[in-house]
Amino acid sequence: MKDVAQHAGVSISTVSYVLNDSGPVAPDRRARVLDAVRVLKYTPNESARSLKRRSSCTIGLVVPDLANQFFALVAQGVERAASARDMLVVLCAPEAAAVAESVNARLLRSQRLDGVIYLSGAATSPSSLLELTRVGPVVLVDEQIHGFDLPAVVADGRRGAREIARHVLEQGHRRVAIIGGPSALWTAQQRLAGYREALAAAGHDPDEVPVLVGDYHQPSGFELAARALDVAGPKRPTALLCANDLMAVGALEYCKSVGIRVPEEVSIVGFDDLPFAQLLTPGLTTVRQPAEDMGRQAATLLLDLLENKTDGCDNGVLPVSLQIRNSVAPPAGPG
Amino acid sequence: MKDVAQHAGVSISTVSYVLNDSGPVAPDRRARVLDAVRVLKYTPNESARSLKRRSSCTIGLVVPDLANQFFALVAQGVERAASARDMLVVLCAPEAAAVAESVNARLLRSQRLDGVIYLSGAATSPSSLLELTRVGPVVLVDEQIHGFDLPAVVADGRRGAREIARHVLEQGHRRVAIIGGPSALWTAQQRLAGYREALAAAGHDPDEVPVLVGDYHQPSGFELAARALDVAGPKRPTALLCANDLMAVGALEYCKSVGIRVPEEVSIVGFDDLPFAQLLTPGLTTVRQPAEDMGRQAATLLLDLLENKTDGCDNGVLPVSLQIRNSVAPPAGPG
DNA sequence: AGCAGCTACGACATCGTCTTCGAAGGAAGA
DNA sequence: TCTTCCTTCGAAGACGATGTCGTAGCTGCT
Repeated sequence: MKDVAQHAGVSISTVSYVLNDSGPVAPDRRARVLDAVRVLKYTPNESARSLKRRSSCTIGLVVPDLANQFFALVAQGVERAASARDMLVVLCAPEAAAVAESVNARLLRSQRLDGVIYLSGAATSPSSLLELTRVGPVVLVDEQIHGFDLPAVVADGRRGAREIARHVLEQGHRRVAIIGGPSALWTAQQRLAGYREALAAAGHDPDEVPVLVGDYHQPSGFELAARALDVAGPKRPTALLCANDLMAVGALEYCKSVGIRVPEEVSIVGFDDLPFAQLLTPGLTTVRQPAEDMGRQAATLLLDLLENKTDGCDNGVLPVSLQIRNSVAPPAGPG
Repeated sequence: MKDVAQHAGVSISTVSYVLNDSGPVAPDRRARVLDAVRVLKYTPNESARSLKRRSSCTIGLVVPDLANQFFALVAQGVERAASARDMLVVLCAPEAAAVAESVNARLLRSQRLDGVIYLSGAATSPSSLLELTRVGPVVLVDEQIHGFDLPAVVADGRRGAREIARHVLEQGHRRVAIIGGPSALWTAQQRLAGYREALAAAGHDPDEVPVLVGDYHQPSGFELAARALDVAGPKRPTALLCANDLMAVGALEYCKSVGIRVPEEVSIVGFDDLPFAQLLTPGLTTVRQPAEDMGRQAATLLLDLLENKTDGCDNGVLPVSLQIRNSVAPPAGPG
């Protein structure tokens, strides 16, 4: 700013030089400038900077629902990684998914956002997402679009699902039901595939296992559990494979509400390992996803992308781990 | 942009006129301009706009810990209210509280942020916060600085604490212990005051009730519960008043780990009513704070402040409500 | 017909920073 | 001593949009 330049007795460009190390400047002058900056409490105007630099040092974080702790943790990871590299994170919570992408596209085009990290929620339309990826750098979290190799950080949901299903089957369950996520979501597809693999490996016919499609929210877990367990007698499932913890909780609540004992009468497992999963009674057996790490990695990937340090196509897959607690037990004797 | 102007055959300022309704323009020209905008997919550069307008249409949200669901919910409310008024929200998660305020002050000064919403966490220093309020509009959430009448939205924590303590005392408990929050925090002070009022009203001498100071996190609830319950025999407290749900969960875990039954042997209450409180076994009796509403109101207040619609000093206090569940019971018979 | 009043529009300066380019000053070599 | 080169700075012009101000053109009145 010119005030600083005046106060230090140098020209405006000299000030710019010392602030960005973009030109040689004699030590004494540099000191004078820095002094002036301190005295005047000068802070460069970032709007002007963005205008010139064509970058706002800001990334967008699209998160469907902060009330879901998984997303909150990812957000935390993103924020940490971003702020470590002097980037700002703006929250975008799409009301209707349809408008969200166009809004974000506008933000991207208007240079308020340098890039976007996208956590896909219930209603994600692949086409608008693809559209978004064309206007600027986007990294997906736990999502992938069939046929396109977009930058993304994903966890090994398929393996997690396979392992937890195997764990359940190893207890001897023969009649299981699946409470899946929205079928449009990649994670839901992966987990379903994992369940089926384990089922097949254990000698079941996967096509005979009922799959109820939920929306990853708690009430739908409640309702679908009701539906799945509504059959009386020997055909009632003895285990419920829920595609995330929220729905598992809903299922647990349903069982509690109608007096079905878990795990004695029905085993229930979830997915995500939200912090409260181990606080439940019984403790929820589930698959841990490294939520905060995923956020951190997504941010790192996006930032590298912005600096052209990578092409973003070396997608590693983050490991998940089975958390065995008390919501699974062998099925009751023949009955 | 000049391309649009050329394409529409009008001057640059005419384009600006139609985009902001800032001047009269003939219908046919307006149409031509809008057409050109559509054809060229023109999006105004927000950096330039901010530069000229001296406002970035962005507010900061300082949140200590997104993993705490209370904060996540507030954040969600803030985001909703902000985006409804076309404002962006940037996440700021201070690592060390000391640097956070200075960083935010810088952001505020550099016009990247028009204002900030501040959720105070464990380590908030009043002086640096005051400093922050001097550089730009700040609204506090569940926080207040003694002696200053800053814009804030707060819940009636004192009343909530009083009511829940009364509820516990009405069950007949005579020996209670308090697991409080960080004493520097306004909420912790308020809740403590509420507890004491109820204690006094019930004929206790508040000064004889042990107060253990925690940090609002789960492990500290665990440790302090251990400390509080370590006395054997008749002097052991029969009720624990925890200043938030996280610490209450810690206390619950401790009891479970050493085989103390809740609520038969010890009653435990929390504060906040996080979503999982009712999922616990036993269900946690606690005080509900309208987290998302608080966020929404804070954002609304800040935005009104920015538009000079209010001076921000008509602080309403949001109501809280007692949620009675199963973690409280009359104390066991004399023993 | 001429003038006042009004509308619609364009030229231009401005916001605060970055950056290119050219010039001035000093040092070194002939 | 003069030339040459290098270092260090300052002047000036973007970046993209906003808004003031002045002007051209039209209406309607005397």
